[in-house]
Formats: sequence, C-alpha cells, structure tokens
Amino acid sequence: MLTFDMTEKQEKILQAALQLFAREGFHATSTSKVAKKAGVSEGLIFRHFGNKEGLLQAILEEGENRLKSLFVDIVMEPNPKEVIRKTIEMTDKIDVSDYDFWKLQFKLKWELEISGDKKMEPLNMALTNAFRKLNYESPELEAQLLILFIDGLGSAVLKGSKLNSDQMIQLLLKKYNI
Amino acid sequence: MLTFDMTEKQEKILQAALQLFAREGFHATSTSKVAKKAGVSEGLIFRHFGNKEGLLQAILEEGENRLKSLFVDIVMEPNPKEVIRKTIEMTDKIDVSDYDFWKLQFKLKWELEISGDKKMEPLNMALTNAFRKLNYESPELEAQLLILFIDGLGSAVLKGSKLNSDQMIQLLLKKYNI
DNA sequence: TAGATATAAGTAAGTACTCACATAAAAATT
DNA sequence: AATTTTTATGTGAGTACTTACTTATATCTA
Repeated sequence: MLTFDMTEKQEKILQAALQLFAREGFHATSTSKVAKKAGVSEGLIFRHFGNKEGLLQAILEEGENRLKSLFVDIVMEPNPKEVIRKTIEMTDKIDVSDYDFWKLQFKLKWELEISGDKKMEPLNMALTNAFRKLNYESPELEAQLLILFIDGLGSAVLKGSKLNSDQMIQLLLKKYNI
Repeated sequence: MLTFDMTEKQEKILQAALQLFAREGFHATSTSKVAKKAGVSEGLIFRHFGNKEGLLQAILEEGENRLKSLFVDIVMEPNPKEVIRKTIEMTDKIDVSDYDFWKLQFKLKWELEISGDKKMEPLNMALTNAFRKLNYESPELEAQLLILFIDGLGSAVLKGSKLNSDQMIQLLLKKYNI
C-alpha cells in the first residue's frame, strides 16, 4: 500500500494493531499489547498516531482505498449482467492474507457504530443502473438486496461459517440468469 | 420473562447491563458503569453473577429462549410456502422495545466470537424441508441463502440503515412466488 | 549539530473483583 | 407465638493490576 513515507517501526505498529484489533477487538486490545507485538516501545505509538483512536483511523483510511479498488472494476463495467456477476463473485476475490483486514471492517461496524453505508454508495449506484438496464421492476431495491447478500456472505465467510460459498455463488448467479 | 425468583435489584442489574452492553459494547462497559446505572453497589453484581462474564451469560440465556419462541411458529407450520413467508417476515415481528436485546446478539457475534450458527439450526431444517417440498433443486442451499438474507436484513434494521425493510420484504416474497 | 526517531520510566484514572460487615427474610427451635 | 439461628441480600471501602497517555532522555541520521 501507498504508505511510503513510513518508518519500518511505524509499519510494524500498524500491522500488529490490525491483527490484534481484528482478532480480539478494538477495546479488548491495549496499546501495550500492540507495542509488545510490534516489538516497539509503547510511547512510539503515541508519537506517531497521537492516540489509540488515531491508530485505528490510520488503519481504516487504508480500508477506504482497498474498498474502492475492489469496486472500481465493477463500477467501470458497461455490461449490466457483468456488473451483477462481478458483484456476486466479489467475496471470492478476497485474498486469505487480507482476512484480518476485512474482519476488522465488519467488526467495527458493530463494536464502534461505523455504518459503512456510505462506502457502499458507488456499488449501489452501479448495481441500480445495471438492474435498470435489464428492466427490473425496482432497480434500487434489487441493488440493496444484492448488497445485503454480499454483506451477509462476506460476514459468514469471515466468521468461518461452514457455509459453502462457491455453491452459494453458483446458486445466486443462476437466480439472476447469469 | 420467566425470571421469577429474582430480586428487584437483580433485574435492575440485568436491565442496565443489557442496555449498556448493546449500545456501548461488552468490553467498553465497566462493571462500575453497570452498577451506577442500575442504582446498586458494584459488589452486588459479583454476588449475583460471579463475574462480568456471568452477567453476560445471564442475559444470553434469556436470548436462547426468545430465539426459540420466534422460531417455534415457523417450525410448526406445515405449509411450506407459509414457512418461507413467515421467515421472510420475521424481522417485522421484532418489537422496537427489544431492539437492545437483538442488537446485543448481533454485536456479540463479532465482539466475542459467538457463532450463532447452532441457534439457527431449527430454522435451517424447517426451511430446507419447505424448499424440498416445493421441489427446489438445492433445498439446503436455498435455506442457507434465505437465512443469509434475513440475517442481513435484521442487521441492517438494527444498525439503523435507511433501507426500507417493508419494500424489501415485499420484493423477497415476490421472488419466492408468495 | 539539529531535528527526527525512539525509549524507559513514569502518571493518574480506571479495571474487575474481594472482603468485612450490616440488615432483612426464612427456618428452626423453644 | 415468641425467640433464636441460619441464610440470602446488600453495601462501601479496599485490592492488585491494567489502562491510555506523558515526559525526560538518549540515539540515530542528514
């Protein structure tokens, strides 16, 4: 990621914080734990990020970008059926090494009350347009419904549910005649 | 609820804890905060519930029962189309005064890693059966998909999303030809 | 040598939890 | 029915420890 002007230790801190926040939770993770895991003095966290909240923000900003880069391929797609297909297959595109990162995003929606509604807006628009082109009766609703689904599927996968996501994706594609 | 052999103060504690855990989170809520809100000495919490975890368990046990009573009407239903309809309309049945309670259930799935998969098993069975009777190709998958939807819908409603759940329910009913 | 990067050793406030003690309710004994 | 004994319910001050955050001091690097 484009975190170029960053010390080695700064990155270590972010990495450790991401893992701990994602696995244990924000409030359950102390700054001293983060420092220990990062192999760094606790004070350094506050030098670089101001406070614990600032540390979280630094992680979340990167999240904004990652989400956008996931969406850009979908939003640019002209073929409406392809928009829907790519959306449905989105969860499959998530790299296992990024699980901590996405888990944190979901977790924070509940632990702190970060909505995530706004972040979905571009996808919502793209889907609404796609459904409109395909002459669906309520394109806006259809878009929200599909977003609801990928949110649920993502959440299930990240929580380690025994649900077979490949089969689920196939089933959905069929339902949308793709 | 059937918490008959309970002191007034005991119920006050549970009530305060439920509200705080649901709105602020488990780790963000201290036992002293709970005691203060309940108008009770902090020690009493530990007298009655052993520790903070025990306090949470007491609240969650009630949850088990509430979930069952939500399901029983669906599970007993013989008409498969009615099973699906009742499932889809489930979120509508949730009383606003119970929002804290359900919010806590969703929140805990992420804050502590409480799966909730098992609790859904009866509903999963009922739906699988219903879809089988209606000759759907993959009844198990269809059941899981519908559960994914209502989970997402409930989560959206509780998080105060601007999504119109009535319209969403209508759309879903139409998709299942009900 | 000046400024950024880092640390170790603090701080005050908060954390979950305990304990000695008081009172109210229930049971047992007279 | 009156009295004692036991138990359940409650308190408030204290425990050891952790928390987020600060500050004085050292060590790099340009």
